[in-house]
Amino acid sequence: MTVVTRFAPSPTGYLHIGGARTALFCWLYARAKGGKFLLRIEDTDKERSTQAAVDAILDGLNWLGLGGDEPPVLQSTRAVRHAEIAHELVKRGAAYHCPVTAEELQARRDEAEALQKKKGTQGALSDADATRLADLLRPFRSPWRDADRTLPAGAPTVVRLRMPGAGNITVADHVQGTVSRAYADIDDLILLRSDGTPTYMLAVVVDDHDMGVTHVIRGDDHFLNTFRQLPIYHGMGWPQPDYSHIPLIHGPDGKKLSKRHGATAVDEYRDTLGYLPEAMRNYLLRLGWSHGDDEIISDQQAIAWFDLDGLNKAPARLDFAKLDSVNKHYMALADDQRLFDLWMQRPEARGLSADEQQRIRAAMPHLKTRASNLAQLSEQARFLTNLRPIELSGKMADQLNDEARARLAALLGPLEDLEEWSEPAIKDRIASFCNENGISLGRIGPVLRAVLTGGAPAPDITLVLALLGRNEAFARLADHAGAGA
RNA sequence: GGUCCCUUCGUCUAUCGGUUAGGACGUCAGGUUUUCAACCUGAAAAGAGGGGUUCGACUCCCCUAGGGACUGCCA
Repeated sequence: MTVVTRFAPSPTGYLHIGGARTALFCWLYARAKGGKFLLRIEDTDKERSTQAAVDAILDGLNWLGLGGDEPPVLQSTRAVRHAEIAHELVKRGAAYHCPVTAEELQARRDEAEALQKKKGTQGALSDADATRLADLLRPFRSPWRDADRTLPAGAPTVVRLRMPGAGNITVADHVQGTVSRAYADIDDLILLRSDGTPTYMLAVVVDDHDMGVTHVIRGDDHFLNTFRQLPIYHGMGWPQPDYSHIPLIHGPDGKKLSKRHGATAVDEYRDTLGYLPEAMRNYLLRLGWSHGDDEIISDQQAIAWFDLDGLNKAPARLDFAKLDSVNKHYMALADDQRLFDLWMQRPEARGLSADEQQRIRAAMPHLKTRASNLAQLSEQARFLTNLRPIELSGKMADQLNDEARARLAALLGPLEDLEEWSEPAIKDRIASFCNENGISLGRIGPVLRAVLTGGAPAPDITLVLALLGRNEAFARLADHAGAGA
């Protein structure tokens, strides 16, 4: 049997980091089993679905390298098929028409809420109220589920699934284990709305079946939905897929991940924070899954090692510090030109001169090992772009006394004589300068650093000189050397 | 409220009845030293609580506490 997995987001927002992880697991499992990974856009809610969201989600997936093996299926295009199945289920007795209106249902919920509130303020409810509340809170059973009732003529109806009256239903989930629920605890969910459009519960099942999905890997928030969807498979006599419900991602405080925790949308990780897709894959994979003590796991290894049974059940918290460290690893490995191109797309790169860009491009081998992400790379590159005259903050200015200025002036000559402006040559020249003057590098290094960088993060001082280039380096030195003495 | 799930260092996790409970990130200390969010070395740091079962429990069972999911003519 060929494994077929799918990722099925609803296009009501951007690709969520949790969704990205789900997609990664689906993708990995398909790859691991030599199967197919499909995409489906669940846009049955026309009110909330937007094309912008579809584009953003696909864009995010592609960035992560998690594109589908076939063009995405738009769920909205399949409404006729969904309705066909709903009616077939009615014909088979697994579903029924129900004329109870949305307003009546809402009234029930309102009443329940009011009683709950009453209980909260009063402490206890009268017997009658308590009984009423218990009834309202029970899974919905329409009076029309019994076959002998005739529908009121002309009234609009929804199609509801007829949950079996007794017994249990069991799901053998790869992650959650084998779990049973009583049918009595599951409502007669709506399959077809009164306007004839399908609901999510129906659409997923029909589409998964029609797309040949063998393994449903989705967020834990759908686990209980499985018990509601399985009876549809049973009603149609379809083989049910293999389920894996993966735990959700929580914020650093252990609460459900939300905007207040920082980035939730994948494009923020790419554009604002500046992470690499391979690092995201590695980090996300390790969130809830492990392979012994391995931390850095390549795609190839991941595909070879990944297994649904190794997934943890508990929700994992997002840890940006760890993501940084994983990303740092991949940055150091990344191609210089690629990093430069990525960095050039950032807002900090805008408006830089060709000289500055060239300097940064040339410095990339040194910059990339010092940054955890592209945003930090900008910080590390700042010393290359600072426009003269460099302002010296308090601590830096303290370095620059008369003696230091004089020494800088004295160093200017020997540096000027250099035929080749390279790091080894500069290092050599400064060393001999120190020698001749009987001072240690410690006497001149901090001063050089101050006037060359203004205190911005920067690598080895001779490397700084080399990376700045002869002209810029001299200009910065001359700004402070001797003058004012 | 009901149903279901979860609980090992601060965080991600290893352990699948017998270990000095391991690793990584972070933290702290020291080192290198010309700055640093760079690098090197080292340290501190965990089985939620209470009952069982067992020769022996982080591992199996029960209870409690805490956390989460679902409970829509949303997905």
